Amino acid sequence: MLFGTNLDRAQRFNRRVVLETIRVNGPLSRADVARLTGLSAQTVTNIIDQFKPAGLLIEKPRRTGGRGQPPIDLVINPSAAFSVGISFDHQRLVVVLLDLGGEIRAEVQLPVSQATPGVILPLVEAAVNELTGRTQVSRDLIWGAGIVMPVLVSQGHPTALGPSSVPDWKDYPVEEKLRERLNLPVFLDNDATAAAIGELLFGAGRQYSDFIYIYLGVGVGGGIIISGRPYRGAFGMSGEIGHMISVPGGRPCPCGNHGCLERYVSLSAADAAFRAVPESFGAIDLDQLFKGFENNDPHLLQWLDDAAEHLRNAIVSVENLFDPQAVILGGPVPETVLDALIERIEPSLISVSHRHDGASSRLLKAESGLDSRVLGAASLAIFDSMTPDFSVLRKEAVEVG
Amino acid sequence: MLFGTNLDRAQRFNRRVVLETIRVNGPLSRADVARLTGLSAQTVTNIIDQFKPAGLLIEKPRRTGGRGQPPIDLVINPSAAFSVGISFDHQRLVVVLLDLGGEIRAEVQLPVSQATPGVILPLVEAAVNELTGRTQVSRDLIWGAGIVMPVLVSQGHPTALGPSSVPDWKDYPVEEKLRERLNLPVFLDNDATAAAIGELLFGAGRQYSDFIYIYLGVGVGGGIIISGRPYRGAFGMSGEIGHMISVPGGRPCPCGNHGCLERYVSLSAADAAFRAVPESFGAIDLDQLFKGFENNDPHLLQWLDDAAEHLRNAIVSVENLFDPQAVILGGPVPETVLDALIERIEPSLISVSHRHDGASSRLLKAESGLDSRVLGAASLAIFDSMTPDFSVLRKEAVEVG
DNA sequence: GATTTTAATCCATCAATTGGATTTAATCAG
DNA sequence: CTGATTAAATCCAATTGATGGATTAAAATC
Repeated sequence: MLFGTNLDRAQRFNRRVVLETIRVNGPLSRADVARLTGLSAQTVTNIIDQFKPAGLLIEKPRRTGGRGQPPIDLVINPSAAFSVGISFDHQRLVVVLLDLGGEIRAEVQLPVSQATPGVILPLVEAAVNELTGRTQVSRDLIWGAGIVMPVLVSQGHPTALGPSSVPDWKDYPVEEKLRERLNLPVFLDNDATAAAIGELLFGAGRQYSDFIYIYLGVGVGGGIIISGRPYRGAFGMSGEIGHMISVPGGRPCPCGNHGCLERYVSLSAADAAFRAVPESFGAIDLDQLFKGFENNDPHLLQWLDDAAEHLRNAIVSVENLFDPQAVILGGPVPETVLDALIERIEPSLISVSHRHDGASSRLLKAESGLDSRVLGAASLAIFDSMTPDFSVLRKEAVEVG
Repeated sequence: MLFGTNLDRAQRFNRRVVLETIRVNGPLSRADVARLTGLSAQTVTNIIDQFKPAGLLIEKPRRTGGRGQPPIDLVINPSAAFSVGISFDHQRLVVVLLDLGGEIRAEVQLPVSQATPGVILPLVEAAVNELTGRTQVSRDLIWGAGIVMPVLVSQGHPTALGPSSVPDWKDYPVEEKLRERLNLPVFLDNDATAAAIGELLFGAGRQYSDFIYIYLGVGVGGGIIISGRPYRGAFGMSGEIGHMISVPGGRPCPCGNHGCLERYVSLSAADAAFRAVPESFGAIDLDQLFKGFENNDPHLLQWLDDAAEHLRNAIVSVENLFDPQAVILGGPVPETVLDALIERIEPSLISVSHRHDGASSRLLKAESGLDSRVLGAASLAIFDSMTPDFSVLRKEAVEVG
C-alpha cells in the first residue's frame, strides 16, 4: 500500500543517508558528503551535529595538501554501537558481539544436545550477558540482536519447505520470545538472507547495490540484494535458489519437485557422493566430509565437476533474470570448495551480464568465510538502524477494512 | 549512490501518492485518502487543491448513507492526460493514443517494408500528428511517448543478445532522435518490461505489487515488478527468462549457451515444431502459425505439451527465486495458446509460493491481449509521471570523480 | 603580503505538514 | 420536529527541516 511522508521522516532518512555515505565511502569531509548526497553543506553540518552526542562519528585531523581551508575528515566510530548475532544448528550455538565497524568483539560457542527453543533461548540469554560483561559494553549501545536458523522465515516465523534440521522451531514466535528475554530489538531471518546482508554491509558486497548471494550449506539458499536492500519476496520466502529446477525430471526432492539444484549442489549432495549413497537427508558428519575434501577424495572431485556444471547453469539463469552487478558465493563450506567451484564455473559463464565489463569478474567468493551465518545475524540489527530504506519515509497508515 | 531529500521532493512524492491511491482504489473521499496514506486530512486537501487547475480529479456527488457530513468522492479524470505508445517489428508499425484511464482513444496501424530508423521515425511523427488531429487532444495534455522494440534495452539504447529482427536499431539513440521529432518526453523499453508496466497500471497486475510477467513472443521475455516498480537490473537487462537454462546441454542457442528456455517455449520454437524443422531463426509466418493453432495441428499440440513442461519448470524456478504474488503470462500470441499452457501448468506448480493461498491461482493470463506491446509502450510515460517512486525523492547529486 | 580557493558555520527565510478549532451536512434519538 | 451526535472538509497559526547568502577560517598561489 502506498504511504505519504513528511518533514520529520525526510530528516530521519537524510540522517541515515549521511551516516551510510560516511560509513561506506569514509573518510569524508562535510563538503564531500554534501557533494555525494546532493544535500546542501548547511544541512550536512546540521545532521552531523546531531550525531555528535552519541559519538557516532569521529573527526580526524584536518586533511592537508589542496587549496582552501583544509577539510575535517569524518569516519564512523566503530565503538559507538554494537549488535548481537545468534546462530545455531542441531549441534552448536554461536553468539557474537559485533561492532559498527564489522569486527567481532567477542564470541561464545556452545555445544548443544537438543536444538529446541527451551534449550537454546536460556543459553542465548546467558551468552549475551557473558559477552557484555566480558567486553564491558554498555547495554544501551547495543542496537539489537539478530538470530538466524537454517529454515525459511515468513512474517517473523520460521517455516519449512521440506524436512528441517530444527523442526521444533516451526511457527515458534522467536522474535517475541527472544525480545522478552534480551530486552533488545530482535530480528529473525534465514541464514542466506542474513549472510547476504552481512556481505552487503561488511564484505564483498560493500561496493555493490545489486547482487545475488548464493549460500552453499546443507542446502542451497540465496540472498537477493536489490538497490542496496534485501528483497524478501511478497511473502518473505524469496531466494530459494536450491529449489530451482536444474534437471527436468531429475532426482526427487522433498519439496515435491524433481531435479532441484540442491539435490546436486549442496553439502548433502556432496555427502551422498562422498559416501556413495543415492541420497543424504539425515544429519551429515561435516568433519568427515571436510576431511574428504582436504584429501581430494575422488568421489568428491567427481562431485565438484558435476556440481559446478549445475551451479553454472543456475547462475546463468539467475544472471539472466536479475542482471546483477555480481554473484557472490559463500556459506559454511571450506574456502577450497568455493575456490574449486568458482574456478570451474567462471570461464563458461555466458549471460546478459557477460558483456558489461569483461575485465572484472562477476562471480566472487564471499569474504566472511565460515562465520557468514552469525556475522549475517549480527548485521541484521545494524542494517535495520542504518539503512536509508524507503520504509524510513513511511508514515504509518491506519488499517482500513 | 545514496541521495538526500527535502521538503520540495517530499511534496512531489506525496502528490503522487495521493493521485495513485485514488487511481487504484478510487472513488475515494479526501478522508479515505488520508486514512490510506497516513497523511493528515489537511495535507490531502492541500494536495488535491493543487490538482484542481489541471482537472486531474473529478468530484462526484456526495456519498450518502452513513452518519456525519457525507464525503465527496474523487476519481481520476481519464481525459486529463494522454500518452503515446509506439511499437513495431519487421512488418508493422502501431501507434496509439492512450488516456489516463487506460483506454486506447485512437490507433494507427501501418505496414512497413523496412524497419529502419529512417523509415520508422517519420512515420511515427506523422502518425502522432494524425492521432492528435483526429481526437482533438491538445498537445500539452500528452505526457510523453513510449516506444518498445523486440530487443534488450540498456541505458536508453537498444542492444541485442543474439540475432535481432530489427538489427538497424542497435545502439541507435532512439530516445534522443524521437524526442527531437515529437517534442515530447520519450521512453524506450523492451517489449516485455513495457508490457509488464502496462499490466501493472491497467491490467491483471493492478492489484499486485510483486509479480513476474512472462512475455511469450518470438522469444520469451520477462518483466519483473518489485514493490510496484519495474526491476531492470543493475544494467537494465534483467528479465531474460527466455535464456534461463531449461535443459542442461540441450538445444544450442545463439546466446552461446545450450538448452535455453526459448529454444523450447516461444513462437519460434512453435514454428519449428509446426514446420517439423530443427530450428527456426528467420522471419516467422505468424498467420500460418496461428492458423495451425486454430486447426489443432498435431505437431503444435505435441509442442504445447512439451513447452508447458519446460515453462512449468521455469516458473517453479522463478517463483522460488522471487516468491511473487503472481506470475502473469501474456504476449502477442493467441489467447487460446495462453489458456492451453496455463491449463497444463497450473495443476503441477509446486514452489515456495505454493502454500500462501491455495485458493486463488497464482498463474494468470494477461488482460491486455495482443495489444500488450503497444499498450505497455503507452503506459511508460504515464507510469513515469504518476508513480510515487523512490527516485522522486532524489536530490541530484553532483557527479564526483 | 594580497589574492584565491575551499570548508564550515551563522542567520534569516521558505515551504510543506500538522494539530486544534471551526464549519458543514448528514443521521440518530427522543 | 428538534437537539445531539458523527464525520468530512477547511481555516489558521505553529512547527520544523532545508536552503541561500553572507561570514569566517585556513590553507595554497601569485
